[in-house]
This record gives sequence, C-alpha cells and structure tokens, in this order.
Amino acid sequence: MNQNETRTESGRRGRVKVAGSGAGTELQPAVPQGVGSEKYERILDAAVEVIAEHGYFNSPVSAIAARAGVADGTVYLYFKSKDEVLRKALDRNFERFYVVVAERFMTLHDPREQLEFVAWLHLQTATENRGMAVLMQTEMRQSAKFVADFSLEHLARYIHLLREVIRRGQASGIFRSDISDGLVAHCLFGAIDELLSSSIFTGRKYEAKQTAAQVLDVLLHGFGGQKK
Amino acid sequence: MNQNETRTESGRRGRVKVAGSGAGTELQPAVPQGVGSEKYERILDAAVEVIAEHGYFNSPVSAIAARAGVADGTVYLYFKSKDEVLRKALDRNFERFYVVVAERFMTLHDPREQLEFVAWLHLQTATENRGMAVLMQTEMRQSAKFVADFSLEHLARYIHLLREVIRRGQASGIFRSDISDGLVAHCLFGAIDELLSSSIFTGRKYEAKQTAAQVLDVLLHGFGGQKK
DNA sequence: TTGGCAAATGAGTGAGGATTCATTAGAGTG
DNA sequence: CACTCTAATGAATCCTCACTCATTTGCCAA
Repeated sequence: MNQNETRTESGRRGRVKVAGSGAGTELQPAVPQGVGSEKYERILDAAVEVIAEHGYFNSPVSAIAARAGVADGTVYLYFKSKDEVLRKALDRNFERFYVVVAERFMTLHDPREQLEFVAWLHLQTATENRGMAVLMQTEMRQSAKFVADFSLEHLARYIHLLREVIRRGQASGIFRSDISDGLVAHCLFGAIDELLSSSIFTGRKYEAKQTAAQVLDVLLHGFGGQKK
Repeated sequence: MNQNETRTESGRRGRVKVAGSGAGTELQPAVPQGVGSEKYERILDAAVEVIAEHGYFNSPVSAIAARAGVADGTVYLYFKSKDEVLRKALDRNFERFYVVVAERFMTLHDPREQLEFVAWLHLQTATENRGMAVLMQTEMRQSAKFVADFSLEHLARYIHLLREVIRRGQASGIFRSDISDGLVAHCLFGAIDELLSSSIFTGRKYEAKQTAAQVLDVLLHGFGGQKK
C-alpha cells in the first residue's frame, strides 16, 4: 500500500512530486521492472553492504549506486528516497525471517523448542548475512523518526511472536505463570540481541545452535543454584 | 550568486590549532575554563537534549549551541569536534554510573543483590535522564567507527563488571558453574537493555525496582516449570 | 531503416552544515 | 584611560550530498 505519503524527506524540503510527464498518464511506474527485478535486488544488497560498513549517514547514495553497478539516478527509479532503500532492505529481511519461522512452526509445536528455534534462527541468520546483521544492530536503532516508527513495528511483531509462544507454554503449565509473558519475551529477545551485538562489535564468533541452547537453558532453569 | 571558480586549493584544513597570538605559551588551553566549567557542562546537557530529540546526524552544531545559549564557535572552544561532544557526554554518564556502583558495592556484597542493584541502577538512571537514555539506546549503537570503538569500551567495561560479580557467585556456589559467566552477563545486560529500549521507544513506563527484581527472578530461577 | 518507448544515465542544482577566524566584549591591571 | 589578554561571537567558507531531469541507450516492431 504505497501511497505518496507526505513524509519530510531527510533534510530535503518537501517538494511536490511530478505526477507523470504526460498530463494524461496517471501513475507512472515507480519501479520499472517491479519489486523483484534484478536491479531492485542488487540495489538493496549494495545498500546493505555499504551502509553496514559506513553507517547510513556516511553512505552517499552514489556509493550505494556504485556498489550496485548502476547510476545514481537509477536508484531513484526503484526507490522514492534514500531512506526508503534502508527500510525496504530491512523489510525484506524480516519477511524472510517470518516465512521460515512460520514454516518450521507447522511441525514444531513444543513451546520450549519453538523458542529455541527462534533464538537459533535469529543467530543463524545473522551469521549468514553479516551486513544485514550490522544494520539490525545499528541503523535500526536510530532515533530518527524515519527509522524509529518503522523499526518499532518490526520489533513489536517479533516480541508478539515470542509472547504468543510463551503464553501457550504458560497455559499448558510448562512455563511459570507468575511472570508476565511480555517480560520474558523481552528478556529472551534482549539476551539474543545482545549476544549478537557483542559478537558483531567484537568480531568474536559463536556457534548458533549451542548458544541458542544455552540461552534457553538459562532462561528456563535459571543460573541461580544447582543445575537441575 | 555563486560563481565558484575551481579554487579547490584549500581542503579541509588540518586541525592544527594556532598556538596563540603572543609567543610564549606553548599549549593554549583547549578548554577555556577547564572541563568542569559551567559552559562546558551546559553544552553537554544541550547536546544530550538536542541529539536525543533529533539524532546525531540531524542535529546541527548550531542547534546544540543555541540550546546551550552560546555561539556556534564557542562549542569549538570546548570541544574539538561535534563528535567529541557526543563522546564526552556519554563518558560523563558512564563515569557517574560507575561511581555510584562502586560506592554501593562497598557495603553490598551478596552477588545476587549486587546484580539486582546494577540492574536497578541501570533502569533508574535511565528514568531520571531520559535524554541520555535515548542516546545510549540509539546513537551509541551507531556503526560509524568513531562511536563504535568508543562504545565498545564502555560496554565492555559494563560486561566486565557483571562478569566479576557472577564469577564470585559461582565461586561461592550460589550460581551455577556449568554456564559461562560471559553468557550470563550478556543475558542480563541484554535483558535490561531491551526492556529499556522498549520502554523508550514505546513510551511505556516501568517501575525500576520491580522490573529489576523480576528480571533477576527470571535469570536466577528460570521461567520454566513451577515457581520454587 | 526508422520511430517509439521504457530504462538508464550522470552532470547539475541547491540546500545544509561543520568548522574557521577576524572581530568584539569584558575583565583586570597600572 | 591605555593596554593586554582571554573568552566569546557569528558571518563566511567551502565541501558534501540527496535528488532532478535533459539526454542517451537499447530494444522491438513495422
């Protein structure tokens, strides 16, 4: 549902977009070949790489275009603005993530295992696409409105997913019910997220499977007292 | 208007400062009145407010100066560059935090209580200074190298603090020893950090004391199975 | 070959903003 | 008052982009 939203472009004065060159034509195709076209994807990939390396505000569109092997102007045939590129890149990633989760949940029903799977997938995905992982740990936290609202949406969805699993676990008696599902969800997400950040910033590797299992161990059984 | 002839002779001048008009003084004081001077502090406070509101890259130095009630140039009498302002602001905050922790630890020795105290202080501090909290959750995660290295240092110190406490708990047998202290430290930090982020982004409040206690409850006893 | 059209190009435009520095204000001091 | 030194000022400099658009390229059909 992309309408021409009146959003203040970053730093640019709002300018009425030309509504097509010919007076008669209605909406000119914002995206020449459609969202899935090869160039569209190339630009997103390039943006992820470049921005991960230098940060959003230190990544000129020209650098992204160059990395993608297209002209500067071409970026604007596929995206309305620089920040739309960032948003779409993050969108794409989240979408993929949820698709995998939904698939796996069709045959994996135990809440404990579901949580562990999500934790694992989160870590694993980041391992496989370091650039995107950097974006998620950095640019997505920007306070700038253009990321903030949108990030919130994605994060809220993630948390929501976890809460549902946790609530089912509570309902079936395998999780404590005297603790809010929201709190637990945030603890789990926060723990994974922090492990990831730390790994990205320090460059230290981890083993996704094992790390996910350990985090779940801590959260499920606690680290106080003897091991059960 | 501007007929810019190609006079690209003078690039960005290096930041070699003029050594004062009169000979004699070797080192001119980079900071007129010293670090603790009133204006120095005012500029830091202003920077925190402005940057928290608009983000680092959307906060012109002129806006920070205006908020502090000084001229643009004055900022450069106290700080070498815009990013030094940000760094010093974060530094100041961490310093205060560690001072309080060190003080409290002098009379609080139980590892469990120490962890809970740190968690509480972390949340509490953020409540009292929302602007700074926003900076910590956003600008500090920037990938730009200038923040990254520096942030890493601060975060590493925080994690280090937690690990020491945890190790002591393990040594005295009140914490499980089959889980790495690093992992637990990251889980704890991550959980608190995420709760904070979430609160800041959604605007939902929390009660520091209670939240810290709950997080520790989860981490110490786990949320799997019945409550002990 | 020519005409038409979509896609792509990349130099140009214009705004923004970090930093500088010549100048002014102020506070002592004799 | 005259002189000096420091702190503070803010207009000016000068560079960096985000985004535009006139032009070119490439393709296909007639």
